[in-house]
Amino acid sequence: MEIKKPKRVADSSKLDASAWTQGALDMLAKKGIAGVRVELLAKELGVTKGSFYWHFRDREALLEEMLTSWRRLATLALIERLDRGEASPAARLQRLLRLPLVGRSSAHAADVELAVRLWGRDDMRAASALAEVDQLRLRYIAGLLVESGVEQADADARAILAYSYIRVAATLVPADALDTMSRCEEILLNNGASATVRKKRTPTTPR
Amino acid sequence: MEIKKPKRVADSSKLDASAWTQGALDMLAKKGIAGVRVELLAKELGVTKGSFYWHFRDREALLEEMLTSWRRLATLALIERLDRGEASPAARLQRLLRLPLVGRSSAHAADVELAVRLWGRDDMRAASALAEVDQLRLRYIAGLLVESGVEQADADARAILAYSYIRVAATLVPADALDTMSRCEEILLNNGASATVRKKRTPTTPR
DNA sequence: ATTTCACCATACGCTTCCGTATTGACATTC
DNA sequence: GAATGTCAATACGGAAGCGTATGGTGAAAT
Repeated sequence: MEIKKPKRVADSSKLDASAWTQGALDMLAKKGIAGVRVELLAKELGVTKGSFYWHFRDREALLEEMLTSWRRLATLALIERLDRGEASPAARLQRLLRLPLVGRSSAHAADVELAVRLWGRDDMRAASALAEVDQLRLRYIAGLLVESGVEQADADARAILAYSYIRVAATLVPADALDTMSRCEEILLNNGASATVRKKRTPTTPR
Repeated sequence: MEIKKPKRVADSSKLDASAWTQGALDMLAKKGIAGVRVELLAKELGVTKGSFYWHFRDREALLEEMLTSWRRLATLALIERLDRGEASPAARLQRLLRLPLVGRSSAHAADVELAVRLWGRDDMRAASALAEVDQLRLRYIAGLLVESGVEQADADARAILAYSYIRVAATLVPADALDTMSRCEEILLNNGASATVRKKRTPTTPR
C-alpha cells in the first residue's frame, strides 16, 4: 500500500484562533451567518476542519468568538477617535462623516456590520452587541456636537441624522459627488442655512 | 401491512407559487439568503418539497422569483405614494419620515430589505435591484423636496439625509421619542432653525 | 364511468456538512 | 532518546439538504 504523506503547513502559515475568526467574519460579510460553514471556511483557509476543531469546541464557539471580535473592533474604532484630541470637535465630526465614503477597509467593515445586523434579527446576542455599539456611537457623536456648540436636545436629533448618514451614505453617494457630501455635512453640522459652495470635481471612482 | 393514507391539504389551503415566495421572503428576513432552504421552507409551510418542485424548477428559480417579488413590492409602495395627491408635498414627506417608526408591516419590510442588501453583496441581480429601488426612492424624495420649495442642489443632499434617516431610524429612535422624531424631521425638511416644540410623551413601546 | 390534470407525498441517490475518533508530523521538554 | 504537546489530516457516522422519479388523491373534463 502506498504511504500517503500528509502535508503540514509551514509554521509561518499556521492558523490560530484569530485567523479562523477573521476568515469567518469575511465569510459572514458575504453570505450572512447561515453561510458561515466550518468545512467551507476550512477550504477558504486552505486547511481541513481538523484544524478548526483543534482551535474551537464547535461551530457555536466560533460564532461567539466572531461576535466578541466584532464588538471589540467596533468599540476600539470608537475609542481611537475619542483619544484623538488634536482637531476641534467640529473637524473630527466632519472627518467622521466623510469616512464611509473613502477607503476599502471601511467598506469591508460596513459589509460585516450589515451581516451582523441581519444576524441580530435571529440571535439575541448579536442584537445586544449591536444595540450597545449603536448607543456608544450615538453618544460619541452627540458629545462631539455638544462640544461644537449645539444644544443637548438638538444634539440628540442631529446625532441620529449624522449616524444614519454615516451608515448609509456609502451606498447612496457617488464617490465623486463632493458637492453633495459637503452639503450633507453642512446640514448635519450647522443649521444648513449657508449656500452650497461649489468645489472642483474629481475623477469618478464608482463604488 | 397498514395502508398509510397521505394527507392532502384542503383546497382552501393549497399553496401557489406566491405563497412559496412569500414564505421564502419571511425566511430571508430572518436567516439571510443562505438560510433559505427548500426543505426547511416546506416544513414552515406545512407541506413537503414535492409541492415545491411542482411550482418551481429548482431553488435558483425561487431566488429569482423572490427578487422579482421584492422589487415589485418596493416599487409599488413608491407608486402608491406618487399617486396620492391629497396632501401637500411637505405633509407627504413628513408622513414618509414617520413611517418606519410605526407599524409592524414596515418593520418586516425593513428586515426583508436588510437581508436583500446583504444578498446583494454576493449576487449582482440583488445588487442591481437594490440600486434601482434606491435611486427611485431618492428621486421621489428629492421631487417632494423641490415641490416643497427646496432648491434642486439642496434637495439632492436633503434627499440623501432623509432616505438615510428613513432606512435607519427605526433602529435608533425609541418609539416614544416624539420630540426627537419631530426635531429630526425639522432639520431634514426645513433649515432646522426653528426651536424644538415640546410635545406630551406617550407610553413607551420598545422596538 | 373513465381519463386527464393539478397538486402534493414518498422514496431514493447523492452531496454537503457537523462532530468525533484516530493518526501523523514536528517541536518542545525531560 | 523518549515522552509530551501542538497543530493538522483523514476516515467515519449521521443529519441535512437538493433534485429526481414515482405514486396517490381529488377535481375537472370528456
